[in-house]
Parts: sequence; structure tokens; C-alpha cells
Amino acid sequence: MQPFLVFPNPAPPELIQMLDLTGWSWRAVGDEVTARRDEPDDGWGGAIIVADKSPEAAFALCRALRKNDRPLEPLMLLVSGAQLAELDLRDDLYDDFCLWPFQPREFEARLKHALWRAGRSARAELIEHSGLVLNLETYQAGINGHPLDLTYMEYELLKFLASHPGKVFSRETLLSRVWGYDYFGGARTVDVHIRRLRAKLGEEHANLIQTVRSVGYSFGQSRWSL
Amino acid sequence: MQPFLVFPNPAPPELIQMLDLTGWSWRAVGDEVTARRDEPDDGWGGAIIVADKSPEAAFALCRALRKNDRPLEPLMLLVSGAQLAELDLRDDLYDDFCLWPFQPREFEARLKHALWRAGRSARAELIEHSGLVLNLETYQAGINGHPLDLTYMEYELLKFLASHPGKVFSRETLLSRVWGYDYFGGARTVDVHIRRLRAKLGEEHANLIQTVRSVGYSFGQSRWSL
DNA sequence: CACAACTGTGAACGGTGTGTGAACGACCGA
DNA sequence: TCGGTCGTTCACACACCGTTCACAGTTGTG
Repeated sequence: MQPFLVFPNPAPPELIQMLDLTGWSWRAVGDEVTARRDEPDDGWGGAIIVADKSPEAAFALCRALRKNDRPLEPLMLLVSGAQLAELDLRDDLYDDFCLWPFQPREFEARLKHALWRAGRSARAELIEHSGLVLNLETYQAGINGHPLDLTYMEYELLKFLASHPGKVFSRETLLSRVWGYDYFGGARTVDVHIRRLRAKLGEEHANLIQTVRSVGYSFGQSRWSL
Repeated sequence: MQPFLVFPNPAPPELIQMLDLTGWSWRAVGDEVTARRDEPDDGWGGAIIVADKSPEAAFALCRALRKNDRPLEPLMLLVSGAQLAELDLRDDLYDDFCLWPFQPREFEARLKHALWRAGRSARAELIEHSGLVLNLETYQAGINGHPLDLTYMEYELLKFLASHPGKVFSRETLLSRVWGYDYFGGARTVDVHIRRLRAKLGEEHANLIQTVRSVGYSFGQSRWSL
């Protein structure tokens, strides 16, 4: 497990105590420079920024860490109750926050949840939508637990549609994005693949792919979105 | 803004007070059945589940909401300090939580952050004007939350009119801009499409499209109002 | 009030776009 | 070489939708 980056340096003793007691590893840094210098080879496991003493430096560090090449997640912020207003319009700087002084059990729960979420978003190997599952690693597809036997082009087309649920794509767009930018061929090819996809999805799920007349096709939610 | 789903029903008075004071709309539901029944046409704006009184029902509702076709986000959980351990291994059931009893300012900050996180990923391109919404990505149209089933030309015409609210367009201009610069056809075609649009908009919204005699048509506010 | 110009309305026609079945050809492993 | 799979193309049928027309209703003008 990669260590947490902890700010400031020295770190508050109650935070150190909590981290050590629960078995998290950590390294305290005082600014962006030391954060880069002391970064492990395999990267930081996350960041815990205590902002109550020097909020300016804390937010500056958040910004720097977020601009970094390696996405640093999760970024936990510890603020005093009086600082809550400062969080407004700074949503992009942190993943979760906790009031300082903190309850160890609450902070641990937040840490775990933030770690779970970070690991989940990082590996986007699965596309799931209303019963349909696409495993991007194994190239397997399934609907409601039943495996779908899709050909390569069928899989790629379905993957592209399902990764933008609701959005309507023209045949030309689909040809250029799924088949390739330099593809020359009839637009009706798309129709045939759509039809085979619908057939393999089965009668009850065929409506997952919707025709928008004179425009193209879209996947999923016929719902009223926004 | 879509209302929040609030559990349980009746909702705790301090929660209601906080939501009303800060201007969030909400509806209290008692279980999954009522949650489905009372769901607005445009969906829930999120969920706030207070779990300290009946944790079993609360978690069951979370599960049900998460299994739903429509992704319900964000899902906020309110738990007592003694319940923190129960959050373990249930990361998938909630987006953020808050200790109960809560500090209004902290909860509001969490709500805002969770909303930001839920909405940042997919912000659709929209044309909105006086109740009418056109989603340019999904080709959906709606008036006051109710979906409109428009044909291609109807959609294109309405999109063009609504993207220049108040401006009057002659039939010739509409034909060249909506139908195409090289269109040859009778100007009365526009009339018929306008008529069908008005019909689909419904009696109470038909006046969104205004006739300017001897000139053409315009959308939205009467041009006499500055 | 009368007339002309303009617009709303209903219905019908014809064309366009899409679904569907089938066939062709490229590619690949046996 | 053969059989099979997969992507592509073609032909046809049909539902839908854009267009047109005739007529009724409305508005403006002298």
C-alpha cells in the first residue's frame, strides 16, 4: 500500500496517532517541492491535507497535487467548522473533507470510502448500463447475467454506444469513431450491425438501442434526462 | 431543480428545516414503493436517507435505489456515530454520509459537493427557454418536464427558433436556414410545421411560437417586452 | 362594412428512411 | 483446398413524415 501524503510537516499528533493506530502508512510534507521529492516510486496512495492552521498553503498544495501528471486520489481535506464556507466553489480541489478536530472512526470511514471510490473510477474496465455488462478486458458481454456472443465489430459498436448512454450518433459519426476515421463504405453497414446487435440482445432488450429517425442511433435511457 | 428523495416519512423536522431554509426542494417517502410512485417525471435530484431510526429499511431502500435503471445520484446517508461500523463494506450503497445529528453547514457543504461530483461527468448541451428544454445530444425535447415527441423537422425548426428567442424569421429565412440553402418548396410548408409544433406544445404553450403577420414567426417573449 | 391579404386546419399524396432477408467476398484455421 | 465466420452490400417492403392543396378562419385596410 502506497503511503499517504500528509500536510503539514510536522503533522498534527492526533492525526499521526490515528493513522498509525489503524495501520496506514504516511509521509509528512511541508509544500509542493517536498511533495514531489519525497514521492514514492509507485506514487502516493492519497493525500490528507489539514487546512486549519495555514489554509492558503493547504489549498495551494491541493491545486498543485491536482495539476500533477499522476492523478492523486483520494484527496482528503481537514478543515475547521469556520472554514466550511471556503470549500464553496472549490469542489475540484478535494474528494472528501472532515471537520477538524475529527472523530477517528468517522475519518477512517471516510478514508475507506474515498479509497474505494478512487479505485473504482480508476479502473474503468467495466461498462454497465441497465442490465448490460461489457468487460473491456476480456471482451465479454452479457445481459442480465446471460453471456452475449458478439463479433468484434458488434462489440466495438455496442461499446461505443453504451459508453455515451443517451447520446445520439449519426451513421457517419459511428463509422468514423468505431470503424475508423478513414473508413469508406456505405452507411447502411451501420444499420445491419445495429440490427444484429438488437437480435442478439433479444426481443426484450432490443429497445436498448434506439433509432432516431433522420439522425442516427442512441443507446439506453429513453428517459427524460434533464 | 429536481427534488430530493427524503427518507423516512415523515422526515425529521431538523432536516426539513435545513432543506427548506437553504431552498432545496424535497419529497419524503417511506419505502421503495412510494419512492417509485412519487418519482417526478424528470427523476429525483438525489436522495437523503436518514438511517438512525430504522437502519434496515434505510439500507434496503439504498439498495433498491441503486439497482434502479435510472442512476440516482447523489445518495446521501445520515447515520449516528454508533452506526459508523455498519458503513463498512457498504461503499456501493452511498456517495457520502454525514453524522446524525448533523451540522447544517457541514451537511450543506457535503450536499453541494456530492451534487457537483454527480453532475460534472455528464453535462448535456441544452437549450432552455421558458419551460422548454431541448437536449442537443439526445435529441430529446420537453416542456415543463414532460417529454415532447417531435419529428426531425419539427425538432430542427424548434431548435432554430428557440436558439434565437424573440427574433422574427421570415418563412424564406426559415426555409433556407432550417431546410437548407438550396431548398425549393412552398413557403406554406413552414406554416404546417409551425401548426404541428403548436399542437404538440399543447394549448397552454402554443403561444410560445408567435405569428408576426406579413413577416413570419418568432419564439418566446413577445417582442414588445424589452 | 366589404374586400383583400394572410394564416390556420384537415386530409391526401408521394418520397424518404429504416427494417429485413439474402447473397457476396475477404479472411482464417483446419 | 475446403468450410466457416464475419463484414459488407444489395434489393425490396413498408411505415412514417414532409409536402402540397383546398378551404375556412382571421386580420388589416379603405
